[in-house]
Amino acid sequence: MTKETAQIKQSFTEGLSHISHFWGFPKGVGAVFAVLYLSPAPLSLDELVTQSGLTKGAVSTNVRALARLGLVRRSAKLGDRKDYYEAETDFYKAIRSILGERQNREFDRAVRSVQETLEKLQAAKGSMQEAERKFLIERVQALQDFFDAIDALSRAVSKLDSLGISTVQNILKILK
Amino acid sequence: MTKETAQIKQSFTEGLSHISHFWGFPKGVGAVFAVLYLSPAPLSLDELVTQSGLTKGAVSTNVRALARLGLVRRSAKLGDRKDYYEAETDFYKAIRSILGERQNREFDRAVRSVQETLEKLQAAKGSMQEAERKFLIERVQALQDFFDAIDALSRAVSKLDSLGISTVQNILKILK
DNA sequence: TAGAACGTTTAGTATTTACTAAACGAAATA
DNA sequence: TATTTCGTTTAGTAAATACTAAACGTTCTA
Repeated sequence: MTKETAQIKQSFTEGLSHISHFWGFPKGVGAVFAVLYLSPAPLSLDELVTQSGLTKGAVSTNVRALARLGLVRRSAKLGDRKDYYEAETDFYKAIRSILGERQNREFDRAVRSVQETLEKLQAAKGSMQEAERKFLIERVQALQDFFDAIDALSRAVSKLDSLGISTVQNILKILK
Repeated sequence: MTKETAQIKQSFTEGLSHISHFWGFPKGVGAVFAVLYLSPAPLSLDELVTQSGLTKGAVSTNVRALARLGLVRRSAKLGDRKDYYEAETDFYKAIRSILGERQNREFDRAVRSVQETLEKLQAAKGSMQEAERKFLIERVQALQDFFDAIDALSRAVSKLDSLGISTVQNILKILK
């Protein structure tokens, strides 16, 4: 690998680290993905360590996060017990996977807390001023509705894909 | 305000703080928004300080962030030079504003770094192995295309709104 | 079955982030 | 023009986060 190639890869990696951080993931996640994305062949953990500049522990953590997000696939070489990883190149597939992942974890729990607030308000009949209660219920309900819509949208996007058509491009076609 | 009301507001605020943090914003941003969202009337900075439990400096910072994101509107009372703030209750409007904001700042810069990588690769004819160069160009170009599609989608969503119809609900109707 | 080759986990640390407290500057009022 | 009333900015700090280095458990090999 020439010096110039290395330099180009380096700056690309920094760019993706930055994007990763911007979207709320660790920078290392972006760095590891960048290395994999610019590799024609699957890489082992040790190769990732070398090329990313991170330590084994960090790479292990980050690459597992990427796999969970669907941005990276594990693969194996016959007669080699090392794990190999390669980048997912279908981004539409990846983004759906990310949405799904985000949806099902923290987000869901947080949304539930709004739901709980609503229930508490419903139950508070009598123990607070009726006008205020009505106002609060209205507002919290509106937020709840919004979250539900986001959720439905997310599901719809996933569904669209199962038809085998590229999601984003299709929405665009419709909106044109 | 009864003790129970305060308690309900409190737990709602904690929920939104959590959501805020989950989406990569400071928790204080969620807390301040929650207080405003549950208030029937616009609140001054000092009232926000009292009700959110944060200090003036923190509220000042967070409420300004919210205003930039379009989640909060500044308003004024006649004969009162205090700033007042109220929550945006049209979430579809707000989410578009957020998308726009995110698009135009860091994200844009990060995307530009991918663009630069591509240009460097184009210019590297001769100074690196041709097969490798071709592979790298292909991959980086694919990423670039993906970002462009995201950008186009975001623009399309904004455009849809300018027709005066509720964005998300419409996409859903189409996808059904 | 001893040793080597892996990936994961843990304890400690550095960095980043968002806060508080207080100083500050601008604008209104007296 | 002195004083009060605001919102913002700054310097310092506390908390959260993501890293390194090293220990560890497991699986394969000799």
